Amino acid sequence: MFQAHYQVLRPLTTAHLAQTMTLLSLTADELRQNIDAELASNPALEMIEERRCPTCHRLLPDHGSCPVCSRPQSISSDDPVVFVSPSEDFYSGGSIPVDEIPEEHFSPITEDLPTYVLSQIATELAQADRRLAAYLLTHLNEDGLLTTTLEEVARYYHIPLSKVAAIQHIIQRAEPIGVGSCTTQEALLVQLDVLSETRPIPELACNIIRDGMELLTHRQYGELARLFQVSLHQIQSAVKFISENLNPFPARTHWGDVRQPTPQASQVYHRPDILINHLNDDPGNPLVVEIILPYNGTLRVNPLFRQAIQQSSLEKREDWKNDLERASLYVKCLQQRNHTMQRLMLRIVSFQKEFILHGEKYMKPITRAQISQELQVHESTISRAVASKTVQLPNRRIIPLSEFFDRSLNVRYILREMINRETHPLSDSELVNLLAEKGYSVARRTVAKYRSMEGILPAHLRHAMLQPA
DNA sequence: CTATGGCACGGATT
DNA sequence: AATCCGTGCCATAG
Repeated sequence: MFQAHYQVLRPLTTAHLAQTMTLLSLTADELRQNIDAELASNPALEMIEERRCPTCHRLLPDHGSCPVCSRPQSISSDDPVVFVSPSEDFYSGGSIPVDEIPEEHFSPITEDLPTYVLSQIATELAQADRRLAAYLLTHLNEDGLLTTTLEEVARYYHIPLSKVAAIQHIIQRAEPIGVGSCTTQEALLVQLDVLSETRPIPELACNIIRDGMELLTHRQYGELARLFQVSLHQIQSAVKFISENLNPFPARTHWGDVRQPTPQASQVYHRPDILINHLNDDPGNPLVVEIILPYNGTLRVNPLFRQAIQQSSLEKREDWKNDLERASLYVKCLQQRNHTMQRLMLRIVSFQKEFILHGEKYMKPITRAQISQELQVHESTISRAVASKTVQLPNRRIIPLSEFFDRSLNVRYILREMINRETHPLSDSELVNLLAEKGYSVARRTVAKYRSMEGILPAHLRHAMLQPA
């Protein structure tokens, strides 16, 4: 019995280790696919029926009662509760018409955006056109812009350019609006066009994008004013309109708070792998961390299969024993994965609690290496576990798990604060001094980098933005 | 002369 | 082994 327990915690074979590693690095979505595949190919595995909590309707883990509802109040409110939740619910919304998409243009594991867009426009398109749309959508870069040209596509499929353009037109009008454009300029114009259907738009904004794009991207507002024969102030309000209502990179979305268009605004993620909430959404309650396990029920080795081996013919027996081995290994690996994720999240959440509750300002720097030491696992284990996973915070924001290891986030936040409050444009070196007073030691060059990361103009250009009122 | 952005190096991360 | 990030050095703009 000691042996059995030990195996869960420590991989004994290299196969076990390798597979656990693989599982660890999968997102919830990918994990589901992996499990489905294993389930289909191995008759010794079975999924036993789901058990739901009568109160909150969550799916229950293998044994015992609901980890959320039955949480004893006696538990210290400082301890976050971490558990693995087989919660299919969260995933029920996003079913994708997979069978309608030609195999060769569809990679369900890696791409979320293409299928998202395609599912919106599928009904508008004839069967033959879907193939074309899918092709276009698989040639998007991370910003949602086309990485190929319409001419190339037309040549590739031997169809008229106008046909391709028509498909692109439809794609561009799906969410996120402007997706599938060839350039940022085109994306902005499409957004402007769509916007104009519902409300008036300043004509100047339109003209700036159409004829002054070059100047706009370099933020040369003075030049723009001269070009269009209007005042600097008019340009500024048009720019304000553009940055508040339009997004040159359709695939990037920024969240509600009023901020400059950040060059690398956070991506939007549809489905997190981990949920962090307050128990019953009451901020007084301890934090509850759910690690999403997107299958319905509990995976185990089928006991009937084990019996059946006894009565099977000799030549089959070898194969079946093999299946059995694989099945039990798989279950073990899955447990191993969940165990590691659980310990990891417990550590992260208790360490970064202030950040989770009160925002970026309270992010504490931590490295993966540190955590790997505390948890007594190899650092690559942590790397894999952290990479490509996303977390939903109590405020409903969804961020990559790796953000918990971003040592510059708090400094960047302070930097934003200082610049927002400034009465006189502060130069980068002045900012360095101010940060040093607050106990953050960063190099001047680094401040400049952070500034551009946050999409904040250099001091001499900020001057004009300050008093347009 | 000052403020800033580009390039490259070293250490951490993957 | 490859890549990312913070930083120092240098060229350029104002």
